[in-house]
This record gives sequence, C-alpha cells and structure tokens, in this order.
Amino acid sequence: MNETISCSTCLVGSCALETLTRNELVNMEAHTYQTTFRRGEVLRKQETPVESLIYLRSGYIKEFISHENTSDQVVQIVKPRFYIGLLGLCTNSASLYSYQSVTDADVCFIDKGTFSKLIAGNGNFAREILVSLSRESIKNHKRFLSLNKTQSFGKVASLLMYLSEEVYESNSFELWLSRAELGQMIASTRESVTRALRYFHNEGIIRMLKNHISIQNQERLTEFAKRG
Amino acid sequence: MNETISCSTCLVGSCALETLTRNELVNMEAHTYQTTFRRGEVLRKQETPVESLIYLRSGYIKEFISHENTSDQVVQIVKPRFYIGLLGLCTNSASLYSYQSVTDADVCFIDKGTFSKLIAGNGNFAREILVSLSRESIKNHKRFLSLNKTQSFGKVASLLMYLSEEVYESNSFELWLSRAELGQMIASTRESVTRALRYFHNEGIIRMLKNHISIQNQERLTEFAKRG
DNA sequence: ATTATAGTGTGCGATTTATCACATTTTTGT
DNA sequence: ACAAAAATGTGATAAATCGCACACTATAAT
Repeated sequence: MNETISCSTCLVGSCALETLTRNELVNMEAHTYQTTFRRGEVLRKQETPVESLIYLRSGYIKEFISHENTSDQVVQIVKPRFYIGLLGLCTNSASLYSYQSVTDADVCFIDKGTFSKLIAGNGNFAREILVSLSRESIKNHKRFLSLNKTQSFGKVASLLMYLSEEVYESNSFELWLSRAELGQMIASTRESVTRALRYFHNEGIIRMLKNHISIQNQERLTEFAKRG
Repeated sequence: MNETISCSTCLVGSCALETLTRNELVNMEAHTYQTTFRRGEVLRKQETPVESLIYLRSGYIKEFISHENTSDQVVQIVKPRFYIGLLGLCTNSASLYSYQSVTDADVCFIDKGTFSKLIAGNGNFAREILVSLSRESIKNHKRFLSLNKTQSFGKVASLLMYLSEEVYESNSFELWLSRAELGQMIASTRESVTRALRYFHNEGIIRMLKNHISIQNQERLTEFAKRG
C-alpha cells in the first residue's frame, strides 16, 4: 500500500500530470482525496451521482452492471495507474457502472469540476486525457469484438488472452475472479467456463492450480480464440 | 448532397468548431478536403495508414472488421455530423477498422496533424472532442453490452432498438443493411436474423415491407431485448 | 473444531442455434 | 427486356449451450 503523498511527488501518478504547471498541480492537489479500499468493497454504485473522477494508484477494480432479472455483466477489470469513470467525466452526472475492488486498492478521488476546468484550460493536459480515454476504449472495443463468437471455448480463450495481455500483463497470474464472474464477462455461464478451463488444462494449453493460471501453449490458445 | 463550402460557414459542422478562433478555423480549412462517396464505396481499409480524420457531413457509414476465415464484424453505423476514426486519432497510425458507405455520403478529410495541434493548443476544443469521443464510446459500450445475451431473438430486438434510437432516430426507417450484415452486428447468422424479424413481424411487434421497418410495439420489443 | 456459507465440478436432458440445401425473390448489368 | 448474380425465406438436421441437480471443496465465522 502506498503512503499518502502529494500529487507533485506521487510516484504512481498518471502521465497526464506532467503536462500540468505547478499552480495547476497545487490546484488539483487541493481537490483530491486519497483513500484505500479492501477487497470486495464497493467504490461506487451504478446510477448514483458522481462528483469525482477516481484514479487507481494500486490494486484492481471490477467495473460491472447489475440487472434486475438477469445476472451481472462485467465490463472490464481496471488496472493500476488508470482512471475510473473517465468515460462519464464530460457527459454523465450519474455513474454508468458499479465499481468493486477485487484486491485491496489505493485510490484518489479528484473533484470532477476541478478536473474539467484543467482540461478546458490546458490543451496538452486535455490531449493526454484524450489519449487515455482512447486507449481504454480501444482495449474495450477489442475485447467486446473478440467475444463476438458463438462458441464458448473461443470466448473463454479470448478472455484468457485479455486477462493475460491487458490486465495482468503476464502469462502467469493469480485469478481472483470467480467462475461466475468470468462467465459474466463473456455472456456465458459458470459451468461453461469451468468446462472450457478444464478442457484447456487437460490439453496442456493452460496450467491451473487453485486460483493460479499460467498459459502454456499461447499458439493453440490463439487458435481457439480465432476459430472456436 | 451539400455544396462545398468553408468550415466557418458550414451548416453541418461539428459543435466543436464553435470553440475555435477565426485563425484556428482558417488553419483547419486550409488542411481540409471535402469530397463525396457513393453507396458501397470504401472510404478506408483496416490496417492502412491514416493521415486524416474524417468528418461525416451527410450519409451513413458502416464501420467493420474483416477476418481471414470468419465473416466480417460490423462495429457500428456512423451517422451524419459525427467523426470517423476519432478513436485512433491520438494513438494509432494505422486504421483500426474499415469504412464503407451504406448510402451516398458527403465527407471532409481533415489533416490529422493539424487537428492534433488544434487540440493541444485549445483546451475548450479538446474538451469538445473529448465529449464527442465519450458519447460515441458510451453508445458503443451500451450496444456491445446489450448483445451480451445468449438468445438470438433478444439480440435482434436489441439491434432494432439500437438502429431506431441511435442511428435513425425514428421508429420507422429504411434499412439498407442486408440480413447478413445485421447478423454480423450481433454475432449471429443471416438465417437467425430472418427468423427473428419474421417472428416479430407476425407477432405485430414490427412491420416489415421490403426494406422498410417500423416498430409497432415498443414495449414488447423492449421486453425481448431485456429477457429473450 | 465445527458449522455455515460460498464457490466449484460434472452428468444429463431440454432448448436453441448453426449449418446445409434449395426454392424464391430482388437487384444488377448489359 | 433479359440474363446473371446477389440476397432472402424456410425446412430439416446436427451440434452446442443452458439450466438444473447434486456432490464436493474451500473459505469464513463462531
């Protein structure tokens, strides 16, 4: 867990901060509140008013939607050094999604109005935020489109590649998402995820031990993601 | 078809233009090239270098991805007064998607470098572009998530609502997309789309006459989109 | 240690969709 | 106007998934 420090000396700040002047940084600092969440805690609920932009200093956050009759949908897993709620910053006053930490997390709440004014007043800062938003959206597009398949094995394969490449940035990772949550990421069910994972394990494509997963045969997994 | 005019007197320009100074507008104008496409023409192919941002003055454009072995995927239908390729503006040099006009279209090619400089130099302009990008991304998120279902009738219902609300902005519209293309929007097949549309028609939920579709029973369609 | 609770593995039947085949209609090009 | 090509409608079949039931395991609480 990182200690409380100022924006100007923050070692895990966003690269957009580098475009801010000293005065602008001081201004942001004055409207930022740092805090921590423990695994499982809810940071924000969908359709509640949003007054802050959240910056994730460390930990992983699940972005999802709850429905009345059907099961939840997981939109994405946000990783450290990314903003939460950037998509709604300039458009929505109510939160589009719910956010829950899947690990302990260290976050900063930055006042939305202040952040907005910094954007309008500093084109270079705005450009950096635009880059962040673009990257995030491209990543999500990629994920959503990769799920545009009919077979569950292919969808699970795509999901594993997403987790490995975009979230954990490693071929080997501790999975702190349940089978049900994985199913909610790919419009599938707990059981189908189990069956696909077991199949990949038995085929030697991945190794599963408790919650640890490591990808053994990238090539065959890619093949499943493409065709299956 | 709209006549060739300058950015400053354009009646169908983006609202972001209003934040530009006279000099900035003149600069943009000098690096903008207006042209037209006829139905079916390709504006840009995926993975080709991108030097311009495209602004759609009139007409409708299909954004899609081609795959080697499987059928195309349609990402979205871009409607008039929206930018094409905004997502890749600040990040990619190669086009993420292919673009093909589904009607005659009137477009402007704006030099990417010029546009980028305008963003960095004018925070208010940058903010407007950020708003445009956010809105587009939210719309796409919504669509992608609405397709996160397992049943084809529900997916077709969601698709009809998307077309009606986000694209045509009417309950009644001429559909110039083939059954196959509709299938490519929802990870389904030509035949399944046909069957769903016919069912909705027979149930009186929609009316279909040639390529004209009108939604008769919004409520039941919504019900299908939610549950089915 | 024991109990309660949440999560996981697995078989089976019902349901749904993809796929194929082919008739029919519509559009395109000459 | 006509032929060719593309798109659409529809049935039958095969393949795949969902959803349920239940056993089992891991985790948390007392």
